Amino acid sequence: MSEKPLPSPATLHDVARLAGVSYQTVSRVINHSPNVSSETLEKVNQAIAALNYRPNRVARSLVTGKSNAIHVLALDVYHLRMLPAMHEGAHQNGYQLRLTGFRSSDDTLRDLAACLQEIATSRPDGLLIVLPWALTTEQDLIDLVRNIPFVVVGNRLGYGTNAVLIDQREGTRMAIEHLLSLGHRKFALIDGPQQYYDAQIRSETARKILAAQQAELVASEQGNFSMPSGYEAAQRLLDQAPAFTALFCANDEMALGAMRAIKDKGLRIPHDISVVGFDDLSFTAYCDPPMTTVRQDFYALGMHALQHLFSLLKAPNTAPHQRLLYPELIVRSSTAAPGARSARGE
Amino acid sequence: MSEKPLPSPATLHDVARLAGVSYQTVSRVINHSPNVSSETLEKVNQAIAALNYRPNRVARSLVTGKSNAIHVLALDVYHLRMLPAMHEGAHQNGYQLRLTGFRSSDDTLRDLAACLQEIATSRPDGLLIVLPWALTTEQDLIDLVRNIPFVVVGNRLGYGTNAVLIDQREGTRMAIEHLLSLGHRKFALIDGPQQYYDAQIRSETARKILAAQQAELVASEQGNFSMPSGYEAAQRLLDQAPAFTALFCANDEMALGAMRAIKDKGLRIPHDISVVGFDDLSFTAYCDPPMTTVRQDFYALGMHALQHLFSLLKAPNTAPHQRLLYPELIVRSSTAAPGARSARGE
DNA sequence: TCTCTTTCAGAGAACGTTCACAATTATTAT
DNA sequence: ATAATAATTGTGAACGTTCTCTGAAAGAGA
Repeated sequence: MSEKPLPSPATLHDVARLAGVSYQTVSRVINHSPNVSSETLEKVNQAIAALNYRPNRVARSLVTGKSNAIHVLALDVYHLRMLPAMHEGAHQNGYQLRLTGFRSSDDTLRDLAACLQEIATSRPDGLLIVLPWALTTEQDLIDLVRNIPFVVVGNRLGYGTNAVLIDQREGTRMAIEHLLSLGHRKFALIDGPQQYYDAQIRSETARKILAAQQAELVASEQGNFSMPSGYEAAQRLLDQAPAFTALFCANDEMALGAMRAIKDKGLRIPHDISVVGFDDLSFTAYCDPPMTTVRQDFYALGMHALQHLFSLLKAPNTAPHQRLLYPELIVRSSTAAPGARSARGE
Repeated sequence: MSEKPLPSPATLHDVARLAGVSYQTVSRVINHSPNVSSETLEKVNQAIAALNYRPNRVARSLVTGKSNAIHVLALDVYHLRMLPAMHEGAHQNGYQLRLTGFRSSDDTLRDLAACLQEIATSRPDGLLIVLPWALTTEQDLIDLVRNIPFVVVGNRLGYGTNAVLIDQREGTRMAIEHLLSLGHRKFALIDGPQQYYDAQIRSETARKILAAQQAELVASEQGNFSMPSGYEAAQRLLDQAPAFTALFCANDEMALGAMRAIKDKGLRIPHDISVVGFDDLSFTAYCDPPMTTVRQDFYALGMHALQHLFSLLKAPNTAPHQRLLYPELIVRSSTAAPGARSARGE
């Protein structure tokens, strides 16, 4: 109330002067050192309260070499669905969260190096790397990130890096086998951009299973994970090869776009074509018809990434390992046996 | 190639030693001071390259008092749609982005104070506050954030704070007048949670306009901005008062939920009920029917927030002001004249 | 040649903390 | 009472920069 707006925040020395002790004693108090008498503790705490003192983290960082910050390097800041979990986990453990979106020009590796160097200048304690990219190699990353513990999220580069990911193969298998078990034999795919690790595995696995089960892959198109691209891909598919009954899309956005295209062509879902997406975004439960899709638990993914990173911080020399989470098939009304009546009641 | 992995990064002194100059000269080089001979410049740059030296930002911060970081304090990290713009803007100007999600227990104001103090310990250069909340007052915030320039995003607290926002009144007006102009006279509303600034204004404005135009507000329900809540709200609305032809929802998620509920009841959109959402999320163009909604340009909002903050950093004593952006009505197929045939071709 | 400027380089302090000691005081055992 | 020990407090240095000076060298004008 009566405090004047201080021109600059109070320091350890200000508190020490007011409490009549040395700055070191104040340092002990804020670091909860056991060896401080209850009497001085009281005095110092009063002085801290009176001056509204808070330790300056950057000064502390300089001497300890720790910043109490986790840096997230992500390819796409907008679609960073594990951000809430990462934020939650970091703050629960007293860490701050910093964020950099990676932008590449022509030379990806050089840009990545520059980006990581830039990040390193502010000395984060750990790094979460969300580059769902098939391009970078394990050795590149290990070379670039020399001194900072890091965990790769949603990408498997090799067995020498710590990583957390959701089993894409398994998710794809569940989706395709669901369609096969309904009796579908004629498939179409809308693939995602093949630079992406996830997209690549989904495409690859789907093809492998279809071949193994002697089901027919009538046609495939590639989109860029967006709804418009899914719409257009489905249009091309329907124009060129209308003979399929099952459509597997590499993500929910493209699946929604595809559903729109199918309906615009006057075809019914799932009567004429069954559609499966990937991710279980919230709209999938409410679109028309509600979409069968593969749920990825991004919250768990983010949380595990942080747990993994923290265990690395505590024991830096543990052998690198990977944590694999499993997706879940969510069956809704966009899939049915080929030619079945619209299954609103299913 | 032949470099050994250094245990700790090179410092100014390492570079100085290698180049045979004083550390101060190296400092001058990295700060592009004009007074350094081209000869020493060359030497120093070579040493920098050889050691792969990068200045330590935390040491620099300590002495300059600047951290080159912008901190974003947001109520909801997950729904932070202006994050990409903020990230983009910050990095373009050489700033790092830090992120804190605000979590409140019982005493909001105390929690906010603690949160801001915590943020202040790492000395960000500027603060972006995204608390779309009707609870906090201008004076609270000014008291709490003493030394850090800040811009409030998506909330108008008073004329003494710098803020950037999208005109919610105008957006609501466009939506309601659109429905009125189609001939609707019987309205229902699904309001958002009234602690939210946006939700409050949307509710208030809609009621005001309906009253002014002598249209009938048949019923209203409140949701929490989620799809399930929109679904349930619409169910209640339909059970208790089925006599409305126009439904205005405080956001797209609830509108999508409501559309599902309406269709589940066997009613047609827009033939029986026209639905309008708010935000123009990407799925609105692809759901069934494509949704009429009010577009908010979150990218522009985020960018303006940063521009505003930067102008504050450059000229700290400029008088506080607000920047107001305007939304846009996107008419799709979920609205039509009451009783009109389904307007797929519209 | 001598002074006066200008250009360049270096020395010392400072930023606000923590760390490794040393110094003091209180407590206990003999 | 007295040494031995434990508990508490204080001092000086360090972290890696930038800032403010001061000093040296080089160039220009007399």
